[in-house]
Amino acid sequence: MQQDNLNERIWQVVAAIPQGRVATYGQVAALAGAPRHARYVGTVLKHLPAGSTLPWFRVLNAKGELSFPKDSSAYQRQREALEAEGVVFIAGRVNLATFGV
DNA sequence: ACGTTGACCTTCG
DNA sequence: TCGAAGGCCAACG
Repeated sequence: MQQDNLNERIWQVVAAIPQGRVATYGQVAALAGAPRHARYVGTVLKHLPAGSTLPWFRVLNAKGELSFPKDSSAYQRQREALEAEGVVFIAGRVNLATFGV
């Protein structure tokens, strides 16, 4: 295994996020072995194949907010998924100090 | 091979 | 606490 596919590495890290917890792109990238590849994580999740059970909704930006426009359906869908797991949104944000890994 | 783009992060004011 | 600017690196055209 190793960094043959950094892509796979990222999937492993995201899949390792426990339920009711959230992680930032920077953390995921760092845990994947690429501290400067925070943006690449987003690119990977965007290219994520349909039917993937990967909990991409547990990944947010450093501001503790979702990376989608609030009027987007993806934003509301991700928020509902997190709230269903016990994550609390305050003013459209998540307290990373509490739910952060 | 070069320039632009992007589900970002950190620092400074 | 909030906003703007710079930095970073891989993928795309």
